[in-house]
Amino acid sequence: MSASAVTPAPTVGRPRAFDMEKALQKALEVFWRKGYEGASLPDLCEAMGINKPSLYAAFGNKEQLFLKTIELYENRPCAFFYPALEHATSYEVVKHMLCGAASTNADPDNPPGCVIVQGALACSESATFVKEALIAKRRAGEVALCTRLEQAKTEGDLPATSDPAALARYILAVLQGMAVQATSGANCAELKQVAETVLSAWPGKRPEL
Amino acid sequence: MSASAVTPAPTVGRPRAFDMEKALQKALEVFWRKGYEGASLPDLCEAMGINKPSLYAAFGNKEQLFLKTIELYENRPCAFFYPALEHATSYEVVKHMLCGAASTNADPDNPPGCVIVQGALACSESATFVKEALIAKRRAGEVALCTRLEQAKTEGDLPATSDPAALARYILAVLQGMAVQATSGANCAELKQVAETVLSAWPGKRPEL
DNA sequence: AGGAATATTTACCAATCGGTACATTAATGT
DNA sequence: ACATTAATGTACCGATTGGTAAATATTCCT
Repeated sequence: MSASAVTPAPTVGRPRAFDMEKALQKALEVFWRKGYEGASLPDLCEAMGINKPSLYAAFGNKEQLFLKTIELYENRPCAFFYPALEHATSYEVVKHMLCGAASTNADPDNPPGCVIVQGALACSESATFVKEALIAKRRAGEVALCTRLEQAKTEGDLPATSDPAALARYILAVLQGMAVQATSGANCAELKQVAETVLSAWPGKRPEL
Repeated sequence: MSASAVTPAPTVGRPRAFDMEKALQKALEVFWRKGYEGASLPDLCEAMGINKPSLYAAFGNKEQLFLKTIELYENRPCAFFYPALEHATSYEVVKHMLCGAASTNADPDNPPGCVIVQGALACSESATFVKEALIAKRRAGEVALCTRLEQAKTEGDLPATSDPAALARYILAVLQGMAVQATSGANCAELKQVAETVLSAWPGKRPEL
């Protein structure tokens, strides 16, 4: 049922000469830096250390490769997002999201920004499917945070007058704006200042000191 | 000295059969929707109602055409930004920026989002110059707002403990995030909720009622 | 009327795009 | 040993990319 079991590791035939996970990691870096359309197949092949037929045999085509890299992105560099929802208070939830984004978007070991934001923001018609897939990912994050903030409102963590949907949209806007800031050269400390600005005005309860 | 006087309207020879301003407007729409790299020359020519040699004769090349459209964008759809700095209080400055962005980013008569954000966020090396130009535009807006907020701090509008640079970066992040939200389908009312969330926690003085 | 100057149209250019056919290589199963 | 299966490298495909040469059309100036 897991996604990596789609190709059940054949027991016969010439074995694959490269590590699919490592190749996917390299492909992610290229897509992250150049976007879906800006990343050419030669770009990808060079970074992955394979040639086109191997790429197509292993990953299908460019579109499927991209979607696979997004899966990897969500499980690795962007792994902070959904676990952040588990914290006890809305303040802590939002704090972990904002600080996680600051670290990830401006990590010197990775391309700047967020591939889910900049992977296919404005593109030609041929990338419509990928663009919509990324929109769905962003929306899913917003919906998940909204649900968590509704819970916080029910628990009295957030005031009864608060609007969880509006707050979730606001936080997602800040997260996405931080990604843009990172691609413009903002470093981690600068992004953390943005996070702190948001947190200092957060309407939810603060954790006891 | 004005930019439109670079080509001083020749008095001799066959007159241009199209309106450069209208053509630029159409080109802006294409770049806005598809980004710099996603917009092909046939896309642009079809929208502008001219063919390639006319485009090149009138505007130079794709890159120069793009930069011209950005100039138009700053003078028309995005004309709210710099005038917003003139308002009396930081609250009103920020309010006009956020509300102007909400209206412009989600205007049904225009493509969603902001071309300065999504025109060349992640792209191939061949678009590096355009990408850097847009980064410079975004930074210029941030610097201008920062300067205005420093003035507000001096005037006692913002508290002495506030950090104008951090606040400016925060507001720009929200503006850029609103652009991403608009490309994801958010409407004007939803973006105005984001604006209101920011304003309700703004540390500067409120205008007297 | 006849240049001179500029715009438009058509047709084309090399380079690159995503994608693949085919022959070869390297493993397993019998 | 030999057939089977799968991955690799090379060399190619048609379509599209940004950009242009050359011929034609339309204006002003003399």
